[in-house]
Formats: sequence, C-alpha cells, structure tokens
Amino acid sequence: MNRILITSALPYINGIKHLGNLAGSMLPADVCARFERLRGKDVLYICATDEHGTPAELAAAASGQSVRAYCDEQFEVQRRACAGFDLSFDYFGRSSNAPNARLTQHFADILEDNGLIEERVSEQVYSIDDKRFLPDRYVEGTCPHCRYEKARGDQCDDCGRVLDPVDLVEPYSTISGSKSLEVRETRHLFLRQSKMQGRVREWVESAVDWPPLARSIALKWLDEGLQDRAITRDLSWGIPVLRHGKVRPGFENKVFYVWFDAPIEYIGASIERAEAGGGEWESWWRTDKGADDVTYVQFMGKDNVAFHTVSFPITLLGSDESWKTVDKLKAFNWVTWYGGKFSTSQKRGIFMDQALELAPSDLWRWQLMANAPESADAAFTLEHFQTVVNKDLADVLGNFVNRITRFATSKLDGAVPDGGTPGPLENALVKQLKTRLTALTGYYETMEYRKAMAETRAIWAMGNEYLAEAAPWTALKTDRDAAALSVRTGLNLVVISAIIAQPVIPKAAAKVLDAMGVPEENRNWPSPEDRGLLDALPVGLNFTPPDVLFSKITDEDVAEWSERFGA
RNA sequence: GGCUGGGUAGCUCAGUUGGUUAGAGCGCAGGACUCAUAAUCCUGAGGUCGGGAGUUCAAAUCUCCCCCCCGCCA
Repeated sequence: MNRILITSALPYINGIKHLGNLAGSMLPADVCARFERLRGKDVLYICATDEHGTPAELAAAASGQSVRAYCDEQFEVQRRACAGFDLSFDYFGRSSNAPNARLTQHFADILEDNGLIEERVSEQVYSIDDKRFLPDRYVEGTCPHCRYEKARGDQCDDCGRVLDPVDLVEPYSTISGSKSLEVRETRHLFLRQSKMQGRVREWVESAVDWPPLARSIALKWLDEGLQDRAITRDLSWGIPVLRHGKVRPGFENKVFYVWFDAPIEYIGASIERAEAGGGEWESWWRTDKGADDVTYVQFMGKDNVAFHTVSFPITLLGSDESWKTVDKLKAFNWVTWYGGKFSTSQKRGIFMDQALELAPSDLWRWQLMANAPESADAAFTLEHFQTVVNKDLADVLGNFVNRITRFATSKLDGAVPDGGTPGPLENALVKQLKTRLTALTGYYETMEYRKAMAETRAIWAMGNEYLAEAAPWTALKTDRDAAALSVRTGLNLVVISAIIAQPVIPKAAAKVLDAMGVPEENRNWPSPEDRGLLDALPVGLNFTPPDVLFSKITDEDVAEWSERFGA
C-alpha cells in the first residue's frame, strides 16, 4: 500500500473558516499527508470548497452579489487562508466546477438506471410573487409551538423545534417578504436509500479501520432504518438536473441537493487536477483502474460521519461501478472558544485569516495538533496557546537549536566537529531515540495526533537533556575531543528534531534543515533501525545558526488579543 | 425524550484484555548549570479517578442507578 488518497471534509463556501474547522479536518489531513510523503508514499491530498445550497444563495444576496461572484470571491479568500496555513493540498477544487457537475449527473443517471432513484410528488411552499418554490430556510413565520414570530421554515430558533414550512403560522417569503404563499405540488428525485440498507450494512461491518465512534454512528443510522431522501431542490444555484444529458422535464428550475453533490466533489476535484495537468485521476478512484492498491483516508468533524459512512457510500456502491470507498477515517470533536462554541454569526473565536495576522502558521498548527479534539471537545484559550507555544516551540525546540548551533559556531568554528568516540551516554541516547521514534511512527500510523505531538516534544527535549549531561562547555576546557563529540551529537539531534517536526511545523523545520545544509533527499522520515541517526551530518560541514526560530507570545499580546476577540 | 462521547492532580489531558506505591505537560516549591530566546536540566509536593450500590482475592478499568458537560437525532 504505497499510495494514499486523503480527503478532508469540504469547507463550506459561506465565509472564512475558524480554527475549529481547521483543526477538525483540514489540518490533521495535511499533517497526515506530509507524514506519508516523508515516508515515501505516493500521496494525493484533495480538498475543495463546497459551494452549492441555500446558505450560499442567502449570503450572496446579503452582500448584493451574484452567487457566482460571491463564490469566486470567497473561494479566493479561503484558498489564500489555506495556503497561509501551509495546507499542502495536491489540489484544492470547487464543487461548482464542471467535473463535479458531470460526475453528479452521471451518478444520478446510473443510480436511476439501477432503480435507486425515482420521481415523487410532494407538497411545498410556493411564492406567487417570487414565482418560485421556497426552500425551507426561505420561509419564515410564526412558530406554531412557541409563537416566536421569526421562526425559519426548517427550525425555530427560539424553541429549537424542527419545523415543516407548511406548519408555520402567517408564513412569508424571506426573499420578497411577500405573504402570498401557497402550498403546491412539486416533483423531486428521491434516492431510495432503503433499498441499499443491506449492502451498506454489509460494507460497514466489513470496515476494519474505522474508529468505534464512526462505526457506531453508521450502525445507528442503519438500525433506525435508512430513509429515502430527496436529492433535488428548488434552487437555481447548483447542478442542473439532467437525464441522459438533457434537462429533465419538470426540473428546469431545480438542482441537485448540496449533500448529494458535495462528497462527489472529492472525485470531481481529482478530475479538476487532472484537467489542469496535475496527473491522471482514475488510478486513485477506480478499483478497476489501479485504485485497488490505494488506501483511502478521510478526515472530518463528528457531524459529518453519517454522510461519509452511509450517504456517500450509497452513491458509490449503488452505482455498481468500481469506485474506491473509504478505508480509514478519522473524526474529530470540536475545538471550543473558552469553553463555548466558535460561532461565525456571533463572531465568537478566531478565524483563519485573523489567526495569521497574530502569529505565524506553525504556532497555530502546533497548538491545534498538540491539543487536537480527538476524544472530546478541546478548549482553546489564548492563555493556553501562549503557554504551549512558548514552552514547546520557543523554549524546548527553539532554544535547543539555538544553544547548540551558536555554541558550535562561537567555540568550534561553525562546522560539524571531528573527534571523540561515542561512549555510554551516546549509546543510551541512541537506544532512547530508537524507542521514541518507534512510538512516534506508530502514533502517526494510528492517527493519534495528541500522542504523536507529545512524543515529538519528548524527542526535542532529549536534545536538552543530552546537552545537560554531556556539558560540552565544561569538557571544552580539558578535553576537546569529548566536547567535539557532544557538539556533533547535539547537531545531529537538531537535524532529527527538525526532520520529525516537518509534518506539523513545516516552515520552522525547513528553516533549520536549510541552515544545517541538509539536502532535500535526506529529509525523509527516519527509520528507528537506522544506526547512523546521530552521525549523519558530514564532519567538517559548515553551517550558519538559524535565526531565532520562534519569538515568544508576550502577556501584552495576549491582553491585546483578548480585548480584540472578546475572550 | 432517544443515542454517541466525556466527567482522573490547580489547569490541559494519558491510562492497554480489571492486578505491584494512578501517569505526562503546564503551573507551583527546592536544587544544578551558565552553551542558549531569564532559556535548560534534576528533584519534590499535589488526586478517596463525578456520586451511590454491586460483582471480585483485586476496579479509574466490569454491572446497575443517579448527577453534570458537548454533540447528533426525533
């Protein structure tokens, strides 16, 4: 299994994502991708913006733009923020691009051919003045339960009850405010998920690399029985409903439901990449064209598990074509802002673009991975961020790199020194390094990121521990060879520290490796069995100590940020 | 209301199939060192493991009941 396909849940186009979104799928997926590439795996890491649906239409209308223009703008904003966080997508696509439309229409066709899609007539609110059917959220009115006057058609924000727009008292259109609404019959395509119950269960039960949480969520849905689901909506923004390449009669003003086309964009984005000259896509997605030896890993927030373990697989399996389905998946809980929710609408928390204004991406990456919301929600606070970043990055790693490189430069001519032979101290060091590298690699393989970060830090700390014992500054006075050995060993530890840091803090790691003159081809993930780990740097190699790697976050910074973000 | 997950040192979290004095990081106290971003290294003090009952030679770990927190669903 040398090829690994990685996808992270698609960020919705509606506004820039906050740190919780980042930590819950895109960042861990990136760390995974970087780790696997360092091990020499052939990785395809795909992400895209999810652009269809009512929220995008509403947001575009609110900003006075066309949906297309709004999405173009937001896509650029998100793309830039992702680049700022060094998310190493092999391709970052858009669900509104052509490949996704073609593919979605293809799936609809073939699912219908296979008897899994049928037209059904249902009742829906129609706005006479707007001349269109209104999706749930476009209808507001008085809640029949609590009399709240601005209840949305899908749910009452006041009492929290789920509603049907037909139930609203004195309903009105949010588009025009018109109250001349009526209930009309409309046709929609329904995906007959109930017919797939058995096949999906069989598929879920055969999945071995899923965490218990994902499995239980999927099985719970299956136990409750899969419901047939409408996969079209009365909207103009979305993928047109075609049948055999032609507009389906009666569906001229309808599009596919966003949850039907969004996951298909994982494949769509891969095709976009191919069309942009990035390499073919079928060997990644078609098991009849080479994808049999691909391991497919999905990253997502907990709320998306059902869609990835049941809904999307129904599309793929129901086609009876040879599509690659997920092998391993990793779901995350939420990062919270001082114990509460991050909220876009209430502007609670820090968003990706703002974060980059405050501190370099590596700092956020480290904090979010070292405190990944793996077993439960994880509280984010600025104070904790300050502590973690200052201690782990500036003090443990940054200071270690700084102290040994500067010592070597000022006392030993700035080159990797020759002389001395490894003794008990170095032997013990190698032994410990081997143990820790084995553990670290294991944590990455099982995608246990908090543990991986703790182990990474422990390896960084080994450098400081070793120097304290070896004390080359003392040895230098009486035994230059002994000092040379300690310094050489220390410099090699700097390189190891940077190499294993690459998946999580790529910028700082590259800075160190560049300074130490480590060529690109020698930056691969180390094997615990490699006995030359602490003797890899060529004797006599010149290097320049890197600038201070991480400047600290001051109390004043925290105070200012707290003020700005209302912590 | 139904269902996940969680409730372990002041804080953030680990704790494998139940088994010697419950661990880590931060914070705190003391010491060492002086190469380094007043950094680092060592040592130590902190927990009746949400509450109660039970099973067992033995439970943070299993069973039952109850109380909180997050989320999903209805």
